[in-house]
Amino acid sequence: MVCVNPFSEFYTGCETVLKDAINRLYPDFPLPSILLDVPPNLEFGELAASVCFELAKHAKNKPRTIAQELVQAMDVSGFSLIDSVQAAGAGYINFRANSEVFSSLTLKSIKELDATYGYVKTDKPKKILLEHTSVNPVHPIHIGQARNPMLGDAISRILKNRGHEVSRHYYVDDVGRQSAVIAYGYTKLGKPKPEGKPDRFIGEIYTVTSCIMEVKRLNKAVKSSKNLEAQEAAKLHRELDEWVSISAEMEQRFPQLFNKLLAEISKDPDPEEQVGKLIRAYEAGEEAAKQLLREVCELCLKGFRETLCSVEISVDCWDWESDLIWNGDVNRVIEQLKASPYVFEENGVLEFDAEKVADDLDLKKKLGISDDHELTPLTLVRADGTSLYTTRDIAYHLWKFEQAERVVNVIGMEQTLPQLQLKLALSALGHPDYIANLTHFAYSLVRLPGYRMSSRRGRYITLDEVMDGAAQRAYNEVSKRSPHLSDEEKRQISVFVGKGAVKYALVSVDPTKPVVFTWDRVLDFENNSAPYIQYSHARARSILRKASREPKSADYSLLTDSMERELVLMLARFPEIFLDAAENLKPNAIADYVNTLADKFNRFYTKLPVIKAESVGLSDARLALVDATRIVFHNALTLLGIEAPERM
RNA sequence: GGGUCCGUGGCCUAGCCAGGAUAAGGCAUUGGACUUCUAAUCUACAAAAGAAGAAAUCCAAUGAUCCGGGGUUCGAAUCCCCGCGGAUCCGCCA
Repeated sequence: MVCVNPFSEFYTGCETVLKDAINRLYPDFPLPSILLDVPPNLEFGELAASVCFELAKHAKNKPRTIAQELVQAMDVSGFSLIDSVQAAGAGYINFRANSEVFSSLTLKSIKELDATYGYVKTDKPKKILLEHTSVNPVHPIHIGQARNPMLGDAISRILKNRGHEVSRHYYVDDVGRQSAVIAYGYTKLGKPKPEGKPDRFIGEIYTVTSCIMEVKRLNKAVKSSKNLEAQEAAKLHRELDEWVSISAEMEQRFPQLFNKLLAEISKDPDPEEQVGKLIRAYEAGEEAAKQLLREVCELCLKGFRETLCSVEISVDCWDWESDLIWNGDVNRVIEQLKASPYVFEENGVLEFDAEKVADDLDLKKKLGISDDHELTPLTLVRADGTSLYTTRDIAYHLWKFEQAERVVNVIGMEQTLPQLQLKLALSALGHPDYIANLTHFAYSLVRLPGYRMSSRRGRYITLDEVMDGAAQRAYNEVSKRSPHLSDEEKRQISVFVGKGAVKYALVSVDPTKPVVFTWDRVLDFENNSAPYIQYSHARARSILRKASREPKSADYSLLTDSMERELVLMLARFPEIFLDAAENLKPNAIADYVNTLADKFNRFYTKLPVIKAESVGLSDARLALVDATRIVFHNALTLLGIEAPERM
């Protein structure tokens, strides 16, 4: 017999028995939705109920007495998975699984389902559009943002294995000042061929160009600041000071690039105007601007593709923001919104009244906002007639919902408000149902100790640097721990170890928690890290290799040691963990689970001999246990995009 | 000023949505499990002590006002209220 979710099988059995007993003894008692929990300790069995404390109030009796009564009234004879039920503590009811039946069901199911074990399929498969990464193409992906692709990729793997059809989208934000600044600097340099990685090259041009322009702008502002108030003038001076010092730093870091750009830009009477012109020309779809801007963005994206490829993350579709302007989508959205009662004009600017929409359609509760919180209006169109980022995002999301039933956006937490305004705008356009189907998967950006990464200031550690560092560090570790391996083998191992370590470090922490980047955090090779889990998997593999036989005469009734029972329980619970991770988008739950599994497995491994067990029946049963563990390691790591190695 | 998120041993994290038994892991610190060597005629064995070395492993010790204060409850890290600290947003930026 094969069971997709062995733990749930056991759970439902216990639940049925318990419900039946309660219904008979206390027919008026309203049952809580969750009756059973995994107790803190295996001594208390595999499942426990604390419902008797509730019942005590209802029945005006001691919880312990009620527990005893209920246990008396229960009939478990029809449930082979349940070994025994006991009243315990002050009034708990503990269910113990029948080792033999439970182990055999779990291990056989895993063996049978193999690479699909745990991936419980949904009965409502959906088309899901997942947007992730979407780093602006103006500098390399830095470690501050690196949580995004890792989380996005894990979510996509999880949802796919849940049975959904997922397409992964990258929103290329090419409209606006940043890309124009690069294009401007790039032209001034004479459109050189990039040396080294192209995104790095673009990042340098961006930082240096914008820095030079900023100093020039502030200089001008200071000169004409005589009739400003003292406070304002002092603020300008402070800003100028900061940018002058950044500029000195840039000159030192990139002397050639800096001096060439400085010389060229200085010839220009009004660089700001040039950049402004470029922005307008690009939005208008003028051929020359189009070619130039796309060329610059493509260069950067080429670098991104390399980076993403190096961590084995791929994207199905690259959506350009500019396309939404050129094909008229953005204008259509503006017209539609204008026709709604939620848009007003103020000083020549078109504003969207988020507050009114929320009130009229009664959406505040639905969005989790308190009634007295007043929402700020959103500017849709500038006085000069150009659109803003969120306006274009509305058009983008209308398009997204033509492609898919559900949309998930992996976007930083700081964009909570625009994401909310977006939902309101979609409702105003007649799609209140999109609110439930649009998920903003928010995460905190990774910070450096003491300050935030800033691309304008050139202050960031790139993901590439971190990956290189990880591979190097992994190589050193491998050499230290396994000096007998050939250099080729060491390199091979250090590649997947390095990648795994970084991915795990970024995915394993609750995404809403702020994380401060330190090399130690990311390059952890001790317990509670991907290498530890990978090693555990390799260890399981190695036992199976040494045994080199099929466990045909396994006697599951012999798996009675608490180590074994805990391990079986862990394995049986994987589908449940997967479901939670998939339904609530919690990739970190998988990371946490697989680490705990490694703990239990290693404890089992050192304590109990597998190949040299006392009897063949026991040895085979343990072998089956090791094999099942190996499969679950593999399946869990796969969800996180981490390789499960044969040996290391 | 207002909104949102976060606050768990010295450090990092899980648990919080759906309240339940002793707050669970990791790092760091301390000790232990392993191997090798060590006095003289040789060989074998055992023990103790000392020294050196190894480990993507395990065991143990140590260590917590679950940010503070109230409240709800038989029971609060978890729910509610009031504070405190940190992050972030409140642009005709993206």
